[in-house]
Amino acid sequence: MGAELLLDNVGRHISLNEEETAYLLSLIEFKNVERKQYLLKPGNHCHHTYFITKGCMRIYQCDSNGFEHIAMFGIEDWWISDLPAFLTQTPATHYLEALEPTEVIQIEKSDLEKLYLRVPKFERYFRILHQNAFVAQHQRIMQNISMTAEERYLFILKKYPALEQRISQKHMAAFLGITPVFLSMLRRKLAGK
Amino acid sequence: MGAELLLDNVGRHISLNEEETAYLLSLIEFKNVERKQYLLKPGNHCHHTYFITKGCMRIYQCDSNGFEHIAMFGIEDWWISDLPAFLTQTPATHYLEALEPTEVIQIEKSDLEKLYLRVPKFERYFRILHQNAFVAQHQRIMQNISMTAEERYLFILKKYPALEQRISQKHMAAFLGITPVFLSMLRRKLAGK
DNA sequence: CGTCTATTTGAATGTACTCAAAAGCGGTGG
DNA sequence: CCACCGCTTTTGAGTACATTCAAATAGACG
Repeated sequence: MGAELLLDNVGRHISLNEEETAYLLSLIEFKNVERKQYLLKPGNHCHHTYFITKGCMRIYQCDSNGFEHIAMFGIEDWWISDLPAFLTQTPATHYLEALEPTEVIQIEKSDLEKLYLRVPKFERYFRILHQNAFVAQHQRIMQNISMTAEERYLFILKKYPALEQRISQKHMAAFLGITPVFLSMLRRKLAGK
Repeated sequence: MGAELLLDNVGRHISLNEEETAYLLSLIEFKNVERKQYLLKPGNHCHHTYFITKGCMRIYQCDSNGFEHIAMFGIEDWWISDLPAFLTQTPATHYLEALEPTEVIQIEKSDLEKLYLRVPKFERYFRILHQNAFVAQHQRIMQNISMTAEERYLFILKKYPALEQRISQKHMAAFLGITPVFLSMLRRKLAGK
């Protein structure tokens, strides 16, 4: 089961006793998502946040011209959700889609609040996770404002070498903030070296 | 004094009793920074994180060509620091500079850890702050990958109308991820409407 | 008043996009 | 097993967005 992966992840930041572990397990649910299925679409109420135990997902938005822009990919051992919608319990603005057959653990907003109250250590756990996410996003912002698309592409290949086998060029382009056509041109140029 | 502003900010997320308040106050220090003075430079050890009670700061990096790229501005009622350096206690990679005569409250890394242990509510406080920061950064990323410079400029003017009076065009450009020359051209174009 | 930095302006160039069409690739059904 | 369909990727030509370099102008500060 995927619960070990979650407990392992939690255990890297806080230590739980048996009762706390049992309580966490009582709040979570397992869910399978098929490729191209959605856990969330814009306008939906966002009840859950998700921890991926297997597979790969993407969270993205569509602009007024119908173009997709990918906020992030999520793979095993990562949390993913439409955080703005989840936190403020307002209608979702993102799509949350499985790119592979995916297994997630979900926890409901109200259960997470209960968890914070009964096991305050989880405040620490998520504080650390959000801190780390902040740092990662910070780096992406600095890259977006200071590097060309080519530099950003080379950087992500270096940082996540496995990602290229897993996602399409179209999605890579939607993550980098360029068109698929331009990414194709970059690759041709880079290949000729 | 600026301590009220900090206590007020904290009070919007958690409630402290007298003893906890006194403990927090025992850990903080007040500091004044003159315009164009630095609280941190690349290579420095980053001992503190800062809460601004008056004034305005910027945190930025220089690339290999000497160009500055601004990660964020901080004004009254905001926390600011080189978070990667502060968290991992590795050498700073950012400049932290006052753009106006500025007053900050600083707290040391080890004191913050003590605070987490003695008053775990602060885990919650910073969890919420980092969550909100995550959402704000997320929006900036989505804009960077989906909007033109003109659209981003108009958006920030709308979101922070006061900012334009406070910071130079050069800094605005370094935040948007464009050259000052191009921002000037955009403004001319927008003015002629 | 003079110096230093920020902003503006213009021309040339590079980066990235649009539109259109062709080629490749995977899945599905006959 | 092959033919077809839909979607992704490639290619090319033309255009728009953004930068560079250089020089002029405007503002801020001592």
